This record gives sequence, C-alpha cells and structure tokens, in this order.
Amino acid sequence: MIKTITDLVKGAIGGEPIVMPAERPEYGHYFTNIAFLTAKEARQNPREVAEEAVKKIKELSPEGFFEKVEIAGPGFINFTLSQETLAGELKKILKEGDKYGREEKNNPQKIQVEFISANPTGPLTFGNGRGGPFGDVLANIFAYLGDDVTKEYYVNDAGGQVLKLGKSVLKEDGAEYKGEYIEDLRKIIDANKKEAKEAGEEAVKEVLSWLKKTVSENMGIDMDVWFSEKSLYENGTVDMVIDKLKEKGLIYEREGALWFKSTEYGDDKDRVVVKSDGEKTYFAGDMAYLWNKFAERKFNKVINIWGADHHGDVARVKGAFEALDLNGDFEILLLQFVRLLKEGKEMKMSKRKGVYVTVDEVIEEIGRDAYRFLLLMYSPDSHIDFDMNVAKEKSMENPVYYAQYAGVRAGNIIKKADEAGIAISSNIKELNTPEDLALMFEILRFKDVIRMAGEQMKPEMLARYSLDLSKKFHAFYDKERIVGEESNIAGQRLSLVKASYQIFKNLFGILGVSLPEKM
RNA sequence: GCCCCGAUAGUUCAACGGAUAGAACAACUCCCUUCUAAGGAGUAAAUGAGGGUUCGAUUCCUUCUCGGGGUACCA
Repeated sequence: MIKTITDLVKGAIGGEPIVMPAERPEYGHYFTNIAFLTAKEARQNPREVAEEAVKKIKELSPEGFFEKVEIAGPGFINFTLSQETLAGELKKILKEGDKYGREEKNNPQKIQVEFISANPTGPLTFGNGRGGPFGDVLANIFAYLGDDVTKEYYVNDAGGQVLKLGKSVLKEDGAEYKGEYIEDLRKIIDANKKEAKEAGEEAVKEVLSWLKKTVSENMGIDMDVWFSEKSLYENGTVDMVIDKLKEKGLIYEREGALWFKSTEYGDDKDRVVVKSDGEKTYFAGDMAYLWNKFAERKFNKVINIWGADHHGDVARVKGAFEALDLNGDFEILLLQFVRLLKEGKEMKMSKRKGVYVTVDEVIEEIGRDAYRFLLLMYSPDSHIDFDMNVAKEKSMENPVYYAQYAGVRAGNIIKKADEAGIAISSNIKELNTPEDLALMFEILRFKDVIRMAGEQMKPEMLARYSLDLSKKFHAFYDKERIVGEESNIAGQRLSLVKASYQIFKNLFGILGVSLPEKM
C-alpha cells in the first residue's frame, strides 16, 4: 500500500517521497512530508507546494481509492483510504490465502545468508545462537519478497581447532576443550588406536551431527547448505586465491609468514594468511570462501551474520572482497552480545572452562517459539538481556504468548462462527467502530512491514508488528462480537477475522513461530 | 590507546530527520451470565551531559561520562 501511494505522490510531484503510516487516527492512514523537501529546494512555502501536490494526486489516483487527501499542519499530506480500498484488500487476503503478500520477481536476486557458523568443536552454545533465528527469518523475508535465497552454515572443519579437539578427546598435551561432551566424544571414538588428527576429524564429524540436529530439530531452521571449509583446501581454492593476490602484489613475506596487505583497505594492520609453520590461517579459508560465493556460485548478494566479537575481522574480509575484484552486494551484519539471566543474575559463560549453556538446554526449558521470538524481537545493535524466568513464564509477561493467543482467538471465532452457520460477507461497509477500523488498518500494514524489513534487513520489525497486530486484535475481540450479532454485521466482521487469521498465519510462518489451535 | 555497539518510564525494549516519544512488565483503578481474563479499558512515569547542523533532532555531526565487546603467525 505504501508503495502504491509513494508512486502516486512521485507521479504528482516527483522527488523521492517517503510515505509512512500515520500515528493517530485523525491523521488518516498514511502521510508524507514531501512538501517540506520540495519546498526547500524550490524556496516555496510548504503549504503551497502541498496544495499543488494534493490537487495532482487527486487527479492521478484511481476513482474512489482515497476517502480523502488533505493537508495538515505546516505541510503534511495525509491520506485516508476509502472503505472500498480496504474491502478490496480484505478480499485479496481471503482469496490469496497463504500466498498473500508473497511477491514474484521477474529477475530474482540470488541471495545467500550465512549464519550461525559456530565451530564444530562443541555443542551450540546460547551465545552462538542469536544469529540463528535472525538469519533464518531474514532469509525467509527475502524469499517471501521473491528472491532466490540460500541459507548456509560455514563449517570450520579445517585448521588448528580440529587437532586441538582431537587432543582434548585423547587427553593429550594441548587439550583445550573441556566439558561433558568431551567425555561423550571419547566414548564414541575408539581412542586407543588413533592419532590426534584422526580423532579430531572423527570428533568434528560427530559434533557436526549434533549441530545439525540442534539447528533443524530444535531451532527449526532448514539449512540449505552446510559448507565445508576443508573442501576449499581440497579443491585448491585457497591456494588459487592466495596466488591471485600474490600476482596483484598484495601478499608479502615477513618473519617467515605470508601477509595480506589489508591496511590498503582500511584495516589497522596487515593480516597473516600463511603462518611461518606453513599452516594457513582461518582468514585464508575466509577469502577462498568469499571467492566461492561470488565468483563460483555467483550470488548477487551475500549476507554474513556474525557475532559482534568478530567485528575486528570486518575490515580484512571486506578488503579481501575488494582485492579479489569480486562483484555483488556484500554485507556483514553484526549481532551484539546476549546476556542470559536466571533469577535476575547473569550466567557467565566460558567455552574453554566448560561452563556454558547450550541452545538445546534453553529450548528444552522454554520451547522453540519463545526462544525464537525473544531473540527476534530486538534490534541486532542492542545488547539484550535474555531472562530465562520471563521466557518460561506462560503468561502475559512473555510476548510470544500474547501474539499466539491473539491468533488462537481468531481461530476460535472462525470455528464458532462456522458452527453457528454465519455466512461471510466481504462487503464491509458497516464495520466502523474504532476497533474494527484499527484492526483493518493493522492487517493492511503486513505487506509494507515485510518489504521494509527486507529493505532494511531488520527481521525484528516483523516480531514487533506481530505484537501490534495482536494488540489490535485483542482490543477488537474484547469489544466486538460476531456470534450473536445481527447477521449483516456478523458476516462482515467474520471476513475481518478470517483475514486477520490469515495474516497471523503468514506472519508466523515467516517468523518460524507456531500458530496453535488452542492454548 | 585504538575500533565497534549501547545509554529513552522503576525494569526490558520501540520510534525509517517529522505532528502530542510508543509498547510490555512492575504499581494503582475498573471490566468475566458472552467467540478462552494467557485478555480489555484507564491513571502515574522517560530521551546520560554539553556544543553544533535543520523549518523541525531520540535520530545526523562533535566533545565528554558510564556500560558491553574486540584489539593473535586462535578460530
């Protein structure tokens, strides 16, 4: 809807108008501030510009699309949609059902979202998990908007940590990993006749199977690709990429190691690619992986989702992207730290000491829906406090239940209305209570919110929206009735409820949160 | 030291440079003979400090204060 109005305004007055949902009912449904911007450039009075714009918008807009377009305050233009427009959208929701809001693009982008990617040296810890729901939903949003999306987990099955894991399992010198799971691995791997390297490789394989289980069964994420770092060594990509950089004079030798001149790309120091003992660093694999994504698999857009503790790596990886002359859109999103609180106290974690809480444990305690929702509802820039006590609370303290309960209520009304034999009517002329209208408008925002969440790569917008929608629905539920209403109103309201239910369904589908039948 | 993120109501979080800064929880008042009260209606309550840019700043720039994270030939 915002797009339609934006296009109209653009046609009328040009520029890059921004249309936003109105904040108060008396301001109509949407507003734009374009008159201020245009007036500034042309050195005119904003109100005069607005008057001119309103006239043209009215000419250009389809008959009956708006109920009114008016100027308010110093030059805001407020739009109120007509009842027919609202009814039309409602019909569309009911007709398109699960497909409502899904876009089809003629030339979809090939997008890769890489997330979680925790090392296969132990179970997935709570701290590693924030990227899971975030990346999953971001990818779902892109897919909903019509792009071709791959969800991917980068498995660091090469490098020093594999050997360290092996040593830890065999209890040799250099054992760094601790925790119960090491004991579990020891039982599985027949330790006696193994070298540390072999034991490490077997252990990684085992741990990887745990990770896959956690990700798919507990977190509810369908990874399309589990990409092996080792494969980049085996097929020569790593060496090839290093050679390429050597040719460009971006690699030099110092103290027996090979360094990449990342300072030429804004990094604060150059980075080692091949250590003096001949081993390649993690970063070498990273560069090869980048090459693989853009040059070989031809993604147009790659989004890496990292924990904020890796922010120091951003400059070198972006530098490598440039140095390798790769084309496409490359984004690195950083997620800030999550503190886990229990009984109001912070649970400190340390993987080295073997003190940590796993994703499995948290999900077992609070359930997948609460886990996903509570991690999703915050902006990635904010450090969040994840309170186990709130998460466990099956009450209004827990936002996920608030949203689910609204969906359940919608489902119940539909069931009861069907039992009562109420005929649906999508002519909604008589729905005009504040609660009816507020709910109707909230439903309409669905498509706008998804589009914005995709453009700004902010999945939390959808979680927030689900709470807004729920609030409107609960208020509606409390105030208005269907079963027992006079049949015209009942039928019209039923169509509103069915449309709401459909929106909850589609929305929860993207969020990966279930919509139960009862609670 | 340098780099990244944050600082908004008692608490946890919103606010794409716009109109009267929103929710939820906690507190206090009300509302179940009704499609589930896991709900609704209401009251009280906030932009860390100082400069600047702008018609307009929580938002942009700048200085400072306080938190969190990073600063390896580890991953």
